[in-house]
Amino acid sequence: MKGISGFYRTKYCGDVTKHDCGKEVTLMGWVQRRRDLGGLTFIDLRDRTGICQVVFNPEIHPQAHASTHKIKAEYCIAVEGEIRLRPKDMRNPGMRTGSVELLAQRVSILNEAMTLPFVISETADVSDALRLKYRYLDLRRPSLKENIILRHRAARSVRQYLDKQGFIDIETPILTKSTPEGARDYLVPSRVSPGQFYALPQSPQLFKQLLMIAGFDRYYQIVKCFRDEDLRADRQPEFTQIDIEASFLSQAQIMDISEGLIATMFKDTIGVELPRPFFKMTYNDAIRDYGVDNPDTRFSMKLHDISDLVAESDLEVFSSVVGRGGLVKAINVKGPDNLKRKDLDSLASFISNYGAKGVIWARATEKGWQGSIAKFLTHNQISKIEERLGMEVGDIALFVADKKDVVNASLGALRVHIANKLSLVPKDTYSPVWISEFPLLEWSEEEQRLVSTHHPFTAPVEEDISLLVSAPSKIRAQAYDLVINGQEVGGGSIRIHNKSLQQQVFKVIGIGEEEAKFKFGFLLEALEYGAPPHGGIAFGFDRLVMLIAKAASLRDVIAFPKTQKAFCTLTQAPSPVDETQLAELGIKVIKKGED
RNA sequence: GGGGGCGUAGUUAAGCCAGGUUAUAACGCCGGCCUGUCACGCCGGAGGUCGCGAGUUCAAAUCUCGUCGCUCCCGCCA
Repeated sequence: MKGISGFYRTKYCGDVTKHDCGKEVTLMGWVQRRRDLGGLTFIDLRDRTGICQVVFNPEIHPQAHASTHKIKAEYCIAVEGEIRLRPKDMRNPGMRTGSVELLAQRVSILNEAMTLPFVISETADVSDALRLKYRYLDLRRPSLKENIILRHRAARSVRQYLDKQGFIDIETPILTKSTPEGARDYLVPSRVSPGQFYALPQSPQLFKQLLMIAGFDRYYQIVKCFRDEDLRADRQPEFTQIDIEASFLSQAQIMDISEGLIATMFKDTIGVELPRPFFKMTYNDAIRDYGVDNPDTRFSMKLHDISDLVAESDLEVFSSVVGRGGLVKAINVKGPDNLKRKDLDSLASFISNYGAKGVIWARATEKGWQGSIAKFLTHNQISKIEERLGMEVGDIALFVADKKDVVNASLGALRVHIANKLSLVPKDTYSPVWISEFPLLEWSEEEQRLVSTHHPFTAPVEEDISLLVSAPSKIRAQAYDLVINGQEVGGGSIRIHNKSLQQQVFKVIGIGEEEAKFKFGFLLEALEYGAPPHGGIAFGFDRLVMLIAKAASLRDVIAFPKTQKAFCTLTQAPSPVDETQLAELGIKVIKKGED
């Protein structure tokens, strides 16, 4: 077989060890750095595995040495030579291959490189826009490259585990039907049927249920999903799910298999043993203690409801809120030495994001409470609040009084904000927790109707089914989320496998018989052909990788991510298309301001 | 849809609050010297639509308005 320019790669740069000393090897890679000492020249050669130092000595191999004068950073080269131990004092303990080097005999420049728009370095702080435009260069950076390789290992672990558990990998369509519930769809126009549209799947939800009815029993897929909603650091318009569905299993059994999956993945990729079984918490308890349904349980600082203690107090801001049916809740910040008066004042603007009007603070001192509210509360009230919050001298209590949802959202966010600010969040710990017993339905102010919290195929808790008519908003769902370190990483439910129950649920959320038939007729019909009891779960694969990679953004674990405007800086997508393409599809573009 | 942050040589930043001569530094780049470097060192040099557009002013990187891009958050995301 012919090699590249007469060179045959025999080893990766990062794999060179002292056991290779004396061996002839050929490395191929990129020039990380050239150090020209006039006579001796060193080149750090990098490939996907790591870096190996190559030394060029003009007295031993003059021709190879001469060619280094043309070689610059990020040139792609091949080097043949002998691995040898470095002289004793010249070893670099900070480098994996630092005890050896390649003495170059023969070199070939496989390709030159222009001067790069930025240096390939972990320390160089380059703007995201530039990084994304030259993503293929940024991916040469070891840490980003490692994230992508870690992602591969995570996917491999998932596949191995699910295969062992008897799950079958089945592909589902990408061109599918728009669903009315949930996120905005990405639409794909049909040329064959002008004026008609496919939608890209928000998840393979309906197909995996049909696979259960088909009898596949245990299905999984690592699959792309699409949602046309605004982006966040932990949200991309296209993202990857580990999608799972199984028949004849209870909620507890599905949760158990899921725990095994996640624990195995953490073990296989980063060697972390997650304690099993995972903690479990109901939705109501999560909201009560943490204000949110994705609590970060790595630290405490729980929310405490003190409405009953201040309802009758002289403090108008508290008593009036309780009088109107609102809540007063508080967190206790333990001995916050580095929380200054200025920091406390800045909390108000943080909390205003969540609709709260303000946050009130009080510091416990030897002589009683410090802070504006102290004079409005009796000794008895103060000591009761201190008792409930577990306050000691030096602690600061933060209070928010408002409508229930506002209090929970704002104080819940404040809890995390403060913990980060005061470094109360333990590093290198993973704290998984299941959240269950979500409400099946919730009131949508925007649509003025009840909507599904999860999705409309979620089964109610059995003893709550009778509430469908009398008090639908009180029904608990057989739905569950997995939260790790405050990140929702997965969620699922037991599905309705009975047509009449499904129809009742549609009715309650205002989907009429005609509409249901038009949109989900195939599923309703399928449920009548011996559909087995089934349920499943979907994990946000990108978010899981983000957690194990300790990445700050999803962009750091996706090879080619989009910007916050859902724009692909590399390909410049989305972009306009030819008039002829539009004509074929029967589409006319209305420019902004023309309509 | 709303709120915050950022935008100055190839890159990262300083200068902006308080307008005023040639916009400063580091890294990178180019040239020279250097045989044990590993962020090599030393000497010299080039490099700028201060995101874009308008306005205020004798004078704008600096002040005002608009706009574009990146980013964080709220809404939204079953």
